[in-house]
Amino acid sequence: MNIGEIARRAGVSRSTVSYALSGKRTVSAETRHRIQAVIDELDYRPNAAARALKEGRTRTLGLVIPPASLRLTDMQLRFVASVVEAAARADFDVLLSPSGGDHDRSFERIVTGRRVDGVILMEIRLEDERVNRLERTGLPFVTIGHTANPGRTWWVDLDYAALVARCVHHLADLGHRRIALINRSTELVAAGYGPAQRALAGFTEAVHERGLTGVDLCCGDDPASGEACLEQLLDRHPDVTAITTVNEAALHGVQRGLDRAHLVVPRDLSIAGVVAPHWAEDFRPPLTAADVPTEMGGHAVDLLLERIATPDAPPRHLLLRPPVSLRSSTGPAPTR
Amino acid sequence: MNIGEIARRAGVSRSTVSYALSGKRTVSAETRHRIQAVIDELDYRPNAAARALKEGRTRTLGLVIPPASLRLTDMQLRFVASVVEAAARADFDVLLSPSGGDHDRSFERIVTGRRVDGVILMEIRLEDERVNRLERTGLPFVTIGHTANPGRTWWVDLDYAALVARCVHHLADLGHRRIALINRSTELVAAGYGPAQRALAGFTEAVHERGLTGVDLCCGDDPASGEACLEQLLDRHPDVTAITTVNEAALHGVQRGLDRAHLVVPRDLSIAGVVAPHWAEDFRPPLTAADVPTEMGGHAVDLLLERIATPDAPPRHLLLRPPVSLRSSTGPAPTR
DNA sequence: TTGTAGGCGTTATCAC
DNA sequence: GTGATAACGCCTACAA
Repeated sequence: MNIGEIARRAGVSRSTVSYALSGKRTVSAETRHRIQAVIDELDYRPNAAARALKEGRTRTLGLVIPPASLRLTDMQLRFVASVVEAAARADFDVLLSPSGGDHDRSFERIVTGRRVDGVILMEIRLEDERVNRLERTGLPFVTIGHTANPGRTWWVDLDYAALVARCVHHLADLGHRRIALINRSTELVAAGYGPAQRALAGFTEAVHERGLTGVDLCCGDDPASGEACLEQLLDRHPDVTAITTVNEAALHGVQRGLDRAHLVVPRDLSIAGVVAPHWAEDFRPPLTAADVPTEMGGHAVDLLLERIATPDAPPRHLLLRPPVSLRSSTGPAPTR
Repeated sequence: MNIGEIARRAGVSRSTVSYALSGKRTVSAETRHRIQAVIDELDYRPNAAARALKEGRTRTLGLVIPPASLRLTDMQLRFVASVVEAAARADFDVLLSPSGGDHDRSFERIVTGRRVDGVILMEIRLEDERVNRLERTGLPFVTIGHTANPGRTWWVDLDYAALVARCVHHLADLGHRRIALINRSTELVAAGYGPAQRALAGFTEAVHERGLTGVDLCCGDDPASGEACLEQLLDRHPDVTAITTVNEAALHGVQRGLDRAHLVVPRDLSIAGVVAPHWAEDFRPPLTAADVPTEMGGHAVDLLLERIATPDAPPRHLLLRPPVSLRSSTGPAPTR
């Protein structure tokens, strides 16, 4: 089924059908209706490939996700869902590419085969070869997280430094003097993974500013690591009275560790984190946390569409700093 | 950058470049190398839209996911990741469409605009309009889960009935006489959602076969519902000594409920489920469970590629029945 | 208000 | 072993 067939059956030329569809020139009401009737009858829709070839754009966005072999965190997956949803609202489709490093076949196909009008890149490293690759091709892209020199590129990110700092200040205000940070994994920190590094930076600075004692721990993205991490903390730093964390995935393990140590939150220990609302609400007691917004994917899509529309516009960034929602996991420091 | 430009620079015709790339006719080693040199230099890759237009296929698969507004379960998200990964291995890209009902713009675009060579449909209802829609268009598709008349379509599914039955038998063998099923939500059961209905059917039959007393409960896909559900169970049916569940997402809540009631698993209560390995291993104690395989997405992709390659082949199905992994959450029924 | 025709970048048929 | 050329289905300048 193609436009020529519609034209034939409606007794008009192909261009008339095309114009009736696009509205880019006036078509008499009568012809328009006749054409529409045929279209409805045959359930015709223009061939996307032909249109893309002619127009030079695909109405498709590429979303580069970490390879599934590294099990995606809940936060990453929610992000994917929100991107797809936001794109659909703008009548864009989303093409997924699971590629970690560069030189990935699927990444190359998407980037250089003109399969997409723009790309969203997740899980950015401070030095990221894929960013260079995209800059060279000239394909519009937006990153989630930013690289070492963030001025040149378009990105949306969470201000982990500020958010962790806020948690620290909140805990300090409650009288806590010894605070621990449960960060992401050692490997991520070593690999130059921005969120982990900035969380640490914000923690260190706030702790220093308030004259507190800080302990920072790396922790894998899973409950078992969380439990181990908490045990280690209680063992080596028993005088810590508050914890701040950016590691959602470890949270259940942390909770288990607390239960096993018979610690009552917030009586014995306060916790504040940077965490998605549903994780915070699933914690017992509900976790005081900077609520990671669900609409980050939507912001990324908005930025990307804007960049596609105005390729020469100066780079725009979005550094999100959601407020800390006070729940029940933080309280006055225990007086010993 | 297009094939003509490559041809010009290599001093050959466009067809020669095309054949050098595809290998569909012999090209002398010398010309081949000359062409390859130019391609490497300019980092040329064929335009996907042009190729799709000419070949009539896109090397892209569509994956229809539930709209993000209904928060995707961990199992669904893992499934998406595995599909993308498997498709990438076969050099196929994946286009995502978040569409619940029919008449969805994004669904229509994908199905009828020839944007994809085939579709994978998740979250099938026993009566599913999207399946009818796809059958009418003739686009190859594979469903995860099956409809009321499964003979006609291609699908891969988990044999929930058999798996739940196995759990029941295992518990019966351990001496349990009163067993509860924690199923998915009331809404899903009411909507004719296959897994929930078959889990119930398998449960009911096995319970009957062994002459047991069965209690079946619906439970929302989240920890809070799990906790509420367990409380209700303990309250109304205090004589139940074993639970079987297909509701991963409620598991943490169930655990919390058990803790609050000071019940020790498996001493006071045994639990066996149909659950992904990482959920089972995160439970305390580790959960005896039929391990939902991670490669379901891969199977779906294999089936779909096969169907695309041989459109007239008779329907194939895959009803997976992974073994129950014995962990530590099941034990002899308590003697009172 | 409508029709004609050329071209987007590829692949494949035909000819040499 | 290689080159010219005709499609694939759409959009849009140009012509009427």
